[in-house]
Amino acid sequence: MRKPPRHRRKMQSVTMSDVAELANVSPSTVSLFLRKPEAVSATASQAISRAIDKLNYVPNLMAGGLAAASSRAVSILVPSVRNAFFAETVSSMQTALKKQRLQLILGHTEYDEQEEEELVRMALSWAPAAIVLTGLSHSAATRRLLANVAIPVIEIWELGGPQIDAAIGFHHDQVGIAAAEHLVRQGRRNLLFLGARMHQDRRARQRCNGFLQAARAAGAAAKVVEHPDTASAEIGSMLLAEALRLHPETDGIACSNDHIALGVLFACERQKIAVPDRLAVIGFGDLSFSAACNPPLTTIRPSGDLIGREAARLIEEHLHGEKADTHRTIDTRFTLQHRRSS
Amino acid sequence: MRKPPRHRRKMQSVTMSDVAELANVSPSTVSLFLRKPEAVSATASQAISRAIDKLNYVPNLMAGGLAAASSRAVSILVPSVRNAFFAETVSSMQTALKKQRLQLILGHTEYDEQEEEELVRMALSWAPAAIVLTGLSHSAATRRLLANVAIPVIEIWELGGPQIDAAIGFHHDQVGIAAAEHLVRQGRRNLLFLGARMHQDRRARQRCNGFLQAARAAGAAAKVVEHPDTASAEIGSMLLAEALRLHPETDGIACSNDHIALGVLFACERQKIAVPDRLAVIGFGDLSFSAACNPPLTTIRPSGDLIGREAARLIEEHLHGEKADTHRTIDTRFTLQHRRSS
DNA sequence: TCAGGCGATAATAGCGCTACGATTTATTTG
DNA sequence: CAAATAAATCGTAGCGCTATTATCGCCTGA
Repeated sequence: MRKPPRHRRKMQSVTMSDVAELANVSPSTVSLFLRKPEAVSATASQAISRAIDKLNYVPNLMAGGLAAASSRAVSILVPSVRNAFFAETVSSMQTALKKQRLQLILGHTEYDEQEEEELVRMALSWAPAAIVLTGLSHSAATRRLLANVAIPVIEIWELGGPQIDAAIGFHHDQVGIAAAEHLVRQGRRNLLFLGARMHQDRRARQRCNGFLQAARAAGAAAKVVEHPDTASAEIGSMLLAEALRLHPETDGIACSNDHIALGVLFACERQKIAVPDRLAVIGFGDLSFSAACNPPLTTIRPSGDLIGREAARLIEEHLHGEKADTHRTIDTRFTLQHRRSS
Repeated sequence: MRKPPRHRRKMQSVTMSDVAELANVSPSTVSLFLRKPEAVSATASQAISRAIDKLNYVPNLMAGGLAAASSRAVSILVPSVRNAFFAETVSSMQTALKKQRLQLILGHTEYDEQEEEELVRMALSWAPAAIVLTGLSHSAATRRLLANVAIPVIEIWELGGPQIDAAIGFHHDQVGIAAAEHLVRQGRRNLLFLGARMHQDRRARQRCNGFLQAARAAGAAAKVVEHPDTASAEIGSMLLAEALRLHPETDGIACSNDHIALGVLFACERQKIAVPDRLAVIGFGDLSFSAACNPPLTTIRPSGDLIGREAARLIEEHLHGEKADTHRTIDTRFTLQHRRSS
C-alpha cells in the first residue's frame, strides 16, 4: 500500500549539499564560505574549494536571491544599444559591475514610455539590486512602480528636472548653449540647428532649445531644420541641402549629433562648400570618426563612459551599506572639442 | 515563557497569496492564470486581474524560476556592445525576445576567453532559458560547462568550425573571398588587406585569410598591413599612409571593417588620391555612414540583425517544446554592396 | 579546576512560487 | 436520473539557498 513518491521535481545537477557532503562540512558552512570566505577556517575553505572544483558546482542565484530577498542583477533600460552613446554607458557599467559579480539585465525602450513601463515591471520581477533608467521623463505608472522600491533608482543621461532617486548625467540645454556661444564666438550670426528624431528624443530637443535661446540672446539669428528619422550621415546630407535652400544665409550649423554633422561635411565636400570658411559646423557626441574626418569636426563630447562608471559606483556603495542615501545628482558635464570645422 | 518568533525574514510586499485572497481563489489558481490564462474561467480571470491591478502585484521571477527549475532570462555574451555589429544583434534579439517575456542578460567578453568563461559561469547561475555566445572559439572549461546543459547554446557571428550546439552566422573567410574576387573583377592586381585588432578578432583574421587566398588564387599580389588597436577611422588613415609607403603599387584595398575604410577614404581625400581610379576600396559592415561618404563605400553587409532574430526564433521554438533539436547551423549570409569606391 | 569568552560550525525555518495529483463542480450521455 | 466525462479549482511538497540561532570545542585566567 505504499505510495509512489508524490512529487518528482526537476533539479539542478549539483547542489550546495553535494559540495558540503564531499567536503565533509554542513551546507551552512559552504554557504558561508561562498559569501564570507574569511569567516571559514583554512582547512574547511580548502576542502570546500576542492569540492567545488571537482563537482564543477555552479551556485543557483535564483535560490540565493529568493532566500536573501535580493538578487545580483542590475536592470538597465536605454532607448537602444544601437545608439553609440548608450552602448558606451552600458559597456562601461557592465565592466564596473562585473567586479562586484553583478549582472546587467538590458532592456530597450525605443524612446517609448509605455514600453519602458512594461520593462520596469519585468525588471522588478527580478528583485534587482538597482534599476537604471534613461532620462527623467517616465509614465505615471512607472513612477508609481518605482516610488517605494528599496533599491537605488538611477536616472542617467539627463539632468535638470524632478528625479526619482539618483540622477547622473548633464544638462542638455547647456550643450546647446555651449554650441551656440561657440559659433557666435567664431563670428557667426546666422545659425541653424539640424536635428533628427527630435519628436522622440527629448534630450536632442533640449539641446536644440538651449541652442536657440543662447543664439538669440547673443543677437544671432537661429533656425531649426529637422527630420523625423534616426540620425545618420545620409539624413545629415539631406538636411543640409534643405537648410541651404530654406536659409541660404546660414553661416553656422549645430547638429543634434555627429552622425548628422558627418553627413553635413560630406555634402559640403560634394558641393564645394568651404568648411569652416563659408559654413562652420559643430556636432555632438565626439564619435569615433569625428576627429578623423575632413575637416576634423568640432563637437561636444558627453561623458557616456563616466555616467556608467558613476552609476556602478553608486550601486556599489549602496550594496556595501554605505547609507549615504542615494538620492543624489551627479553632473558628469561635457567638453567642447574645438577642431577645424569651426 | 513564550519564545519570540524564531525567524524573521525580509519579504516582498505583495505576494501571490495576497492576490489570491483578494480575488477569493487559491494561490494555485492565480499561478495558473498567470501562466495559462485560457485554463481559468472568465469569472476567476476577471477577479484575479482586478486584484493584481489593485495590489500592483509584481510576480517574483526568482521564486518562479526556482520552482520551475528554469528562468525567463537569456544570457548573451558578446565581445562588446560598443561594436556596432554586436549592438545590432543584441538589439534585434532583445526586441524579439521581449514578445516572449524573456529578458536579456548581457556580458562583455572583450575578446578574452578567460573572461568569457567567468561570464558563462555567472550566466549559468541564473538557470537561463538559453545562452548565446559569440564565435566558435572557447576555453576548454567553457566547453565543459556547456557540454551538459539542457538549454540551447547558440554560437553567433561565426560559422565553419566545430560547434557546441546551434550556430547562427556566416563564413568570414567567404567575406574575404568575396572582397578579393570583387577587386580582381574590377581589374585590380595589387591588393592589400588593412586590418585592426586582428590578434584578438578571430573573425577579422578569417576575413583576411580568405582575402589573401582568393587574391593569390586569382593571380593577384596580396599583402597585409595591420594595427593592434580597435578599428577606427583614425587608424584607417594611419594604415593607409603606412600601406602606401610599404606597398606604393597597391591599387585595391579591403578593410577589416568600415571604420578603417572610412579612414582610408578620408586620407585619400586629403592626399588627393583618386578613389576608385587610383585605388579601389572595399569595407565590411555597411555601417550608417557607408552609403553617405565620398565616394559611397563599396562594402560587405553582414546580417547582424537577422542573426539576432534567428537566435530568438530558435529559443522560442525550444521553449514551446518543438523538439526540433537545436543542434543546427543557420547561414545568414552577407551581401556585397557595390558602390562607387570600387 | 572550571566559568567565561570566542571562533568555527551546524541545525533550522522559511523565501514566493510552480508542478503535480486530488478534489470539486459542471456538463454530457446511456 | 445515475454514471461517466470534462472542466475548473485546490492542497501539498518542495525548488536550492540564506539568515538566524544554537551548539561545539578550545583557550584563557583567577
